[in-house]
Amino acid sequence: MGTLSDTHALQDRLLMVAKEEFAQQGLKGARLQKIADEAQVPKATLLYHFKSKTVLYQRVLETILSAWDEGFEELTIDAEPEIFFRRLIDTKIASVRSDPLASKLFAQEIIQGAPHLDAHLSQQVKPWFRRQVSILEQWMEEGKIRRTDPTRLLFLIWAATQHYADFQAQVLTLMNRQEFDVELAADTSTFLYDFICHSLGIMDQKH
Amino acid sequence: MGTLSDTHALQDRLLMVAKEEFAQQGLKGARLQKIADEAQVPKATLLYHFKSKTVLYQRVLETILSAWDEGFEELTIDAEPEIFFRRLIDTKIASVRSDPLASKLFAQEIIQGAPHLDAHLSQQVKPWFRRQVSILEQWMEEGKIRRTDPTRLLFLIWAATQHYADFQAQVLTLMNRQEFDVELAADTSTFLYDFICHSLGIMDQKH
DNA sequence: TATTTATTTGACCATCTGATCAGATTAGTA
DNA sequence: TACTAATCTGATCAGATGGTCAAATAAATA
Repeated sequence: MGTLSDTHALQDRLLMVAKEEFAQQGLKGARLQKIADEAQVPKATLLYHFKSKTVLYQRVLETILSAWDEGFEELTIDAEPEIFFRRLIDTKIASVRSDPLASKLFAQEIIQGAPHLDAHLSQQVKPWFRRQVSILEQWMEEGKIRRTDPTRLLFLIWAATQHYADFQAQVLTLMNRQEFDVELAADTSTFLYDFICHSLGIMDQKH
Repeated sequence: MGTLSDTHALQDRLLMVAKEEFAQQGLKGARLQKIADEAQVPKATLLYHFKSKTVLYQRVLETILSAWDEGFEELTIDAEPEIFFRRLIDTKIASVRSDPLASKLFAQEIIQGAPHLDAHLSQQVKPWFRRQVSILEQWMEEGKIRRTDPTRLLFLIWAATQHYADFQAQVLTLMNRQEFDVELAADTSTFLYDFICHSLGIMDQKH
């Protein structure tokens, strides 16, 4: 025990537990002791692997962001609008459902002014966003989808999907549900896809 | 000085300053000292008017919620779909723009599981929500709007508007803007209205 | 004015929390 | 095996923070 690979396994476990605590309590509200307890490790051990609370938080954030970058990178490929929207929405909903804690953590970071991810926003998200916008603009030029503001359209998709993770407590209460299960996710995905297709005048809707 | 009305004026000022601090830092991250400093009052005075940090937080929350209840109550009135959506969206966008801190504070509360507003969610929000749902269902029955899931439709409107307050940092970065000004708000409102009308098959769109 | 009540405030405290460190234990290496 | 480097951990600390309290001041009341 204690080999290099075990060390990484431990750090990964610590990162996972930390993500949970940070997502539920926020950066300032999170307690190192609680993270350590949850991971069944002394607090000093936690601080041996991550120099400080801030470093731990940033590492958690990096892990989340790189996973997202990976998942959304390939969406840029040229396809017809209906394929594109279906993929975008499905990917986003799947991401939100499989890791709602990541969404919550990210949301709190942005709400508080994104002090720890200025760089990522302007260097990763912004270029990706611009690419999607120009694709949409081209489709509008070609008459494939109705003319509208592509920026706000992307915001709408982002917001509508993210909502199910961040506002889970409210959503479940209002829907009289206990959890965000697979069926709920599929229906939500389809609803949003239909809604957008209708609005943009995309007719060929196969589910 | 120090009369009854002045006491209320002071408490109101404290509540405003506290709202700002809570919105930016979260409940746990907020510092009483900072709130007191900002309000130019000793910390002990703050704690004289509000017994504890939790009480202060709950009072701030109550203030926000009662203002919202007031603003959205009258939207139930029967009108044609296009009027209803226009009003709902305008009201929501105006609320989000005039007090983004309130939205941010509320969002963080929900993200963290809404521990302080279970009661409000089920007693105030839920009934309001059900009323809106049944209005939408009736319109679908009458063929005034396209058939779709009314619950998710309301979520979409809520999410798309709320987004501009909560994710202000990200939205402004991606739009190359400095602030969420009146023009931006008006355009956003119109975009969302048009988008929904197109999707629901509401044709008479006057701006 | 005399007296009671409400408000203000500096000093203080108990507790919590992130962080440090030295010593022990284990793993890797010559 | 002998030695070095990495990992682990209990004990401990310094600073911050929510909250208390008693004394002072101002306001209301009789």
